[in-house]
Amino acid sequence: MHATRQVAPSMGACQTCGLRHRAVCAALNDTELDDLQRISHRKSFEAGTTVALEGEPMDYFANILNGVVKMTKTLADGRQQIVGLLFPTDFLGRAFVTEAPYRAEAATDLELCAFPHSSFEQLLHKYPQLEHRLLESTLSELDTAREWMLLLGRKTAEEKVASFLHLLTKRADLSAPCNANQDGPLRFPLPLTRTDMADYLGLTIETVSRQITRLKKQGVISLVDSRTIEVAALEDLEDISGG
Amino acid sequence: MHATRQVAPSMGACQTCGLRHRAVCAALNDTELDDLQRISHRKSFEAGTTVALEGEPMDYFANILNGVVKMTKTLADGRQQIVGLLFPTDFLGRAFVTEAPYRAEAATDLELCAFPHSSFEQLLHKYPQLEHRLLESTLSELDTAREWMLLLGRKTAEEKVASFLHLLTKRADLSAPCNANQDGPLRFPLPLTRTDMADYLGLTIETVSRQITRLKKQGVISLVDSRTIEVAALEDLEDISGG
DNA sequence: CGACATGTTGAACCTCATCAACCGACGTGG
DNA sequence: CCACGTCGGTTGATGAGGTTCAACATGTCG
Repeated sequence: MHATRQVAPSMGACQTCGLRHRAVCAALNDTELDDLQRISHRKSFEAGTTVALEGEPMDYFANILNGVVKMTKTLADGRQQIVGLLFPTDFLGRAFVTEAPYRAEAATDLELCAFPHSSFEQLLHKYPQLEHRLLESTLSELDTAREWMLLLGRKTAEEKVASFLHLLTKRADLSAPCNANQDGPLRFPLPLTRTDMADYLGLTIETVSRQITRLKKQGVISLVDSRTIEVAALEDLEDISGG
Repeated sequence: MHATRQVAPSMGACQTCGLRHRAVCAALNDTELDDLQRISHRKSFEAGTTVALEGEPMDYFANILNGVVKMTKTLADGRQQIVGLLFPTDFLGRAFVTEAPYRAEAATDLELCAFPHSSFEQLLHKYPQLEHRLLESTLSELDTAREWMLLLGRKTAEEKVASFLHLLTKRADLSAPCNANQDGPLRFPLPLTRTDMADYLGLTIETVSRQITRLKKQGVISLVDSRTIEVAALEDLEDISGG
């Protein structure tokens, strides 16, 4: 299940990394960054593979370099809920506990920059500015979680789907960097299957599918193929999402 | 609306405070604590009054001494969702941004130990261990938020209400300290109205009411009065809550 | 090719929202 | 003092939004 490859980073890789000033590493200066680089290693996962299991020890933290991670929780009878998505530059892992509070899965093919659990926590202790950065990112993760609680508790199916698509337009540049800054209607691949979308929005796949065709008929979006979306009317999408 | 009273704490109040080792202050030793005490002041709010408005600057942080705070988000058309509750020892406020991301209201009569926004952030900078503690508490807040996302997205009305009551049994000692360690069935006051419960669970008041009478008929709980609950079968409640 | 996974569409059903009536407690003012 | 309105809560009848079950389409892989 763990379809992982490990690659040692070349010297100075952190300095030239595209995430240098966008991920948690931004908290450290170039010399401090060496400490982080020394414990870092690349990891890859294929879409659909499991990165960490709920309730089991997770032995590393990671920056998302590429791809999308879904964090899911499950009830005893199998009902699932995705409780968060991680995009490039986001930080994966739960500090200060050994057992993951949720399952982490690669929603798409995935590249991580990983740090062993205990080594990273030592660095957190050594560099308060790193811990500060982690606090900042945790706080904004909490903000988005609460935004999503509003969606799950109070929005209609149509609003939910529109909200999700709208969220993607804001992060499309990150999840599919090849497509940024283009003219014309915004086009991007959906990082999630219908099943995943349903689990993220608290709906069933059928309802998700129906709402997508509904948005299509309204001319707000169109589908290049079932996994590639084109947003024709971003304004309308925003209105419908009701946020 | 802001029914607030301010009281200067007496010298050494922090050392003898019941929250000394349970709230964020636990991160500081007695001498460091003086720095915190110097900027702290008591605040009181009556049930139903507003502590902070969504999108408006919140000029202080606070420990909850007594009572329950609800954090709510609202859609344009008035639909509301409670995105979190704060009980005694919990920390109120969003560090590193000036504007509150949600509205904070006193669900019950409320006592706070408040710290001016900028002074407290200076202390966070001065004492990394304080920031560490705040990170720990933010992370566990995020854990509970995600637990709630599972509830909002995937649980039935009955499971939702049972989950909420079960949550209260776990925090009843905090919200109603007078009632801890007693024999017999666990009895405690509901800190929320039916409307608030509905907004917390993503339901309507009618559904909440019906599910409560349902649990009553099953013999899992009984109502002393509409705002005082007695849990007859904690095991059953846990089973029904499905978590 | 058949088997399987992913997605769409239709029909029937059900949970929960909506609308409405009612109750008791409380406060207020004639 | 009682009539009145208000607020929080309960209960009933009705209906809609989403789920469930089912069939079908499409694409992929052995």
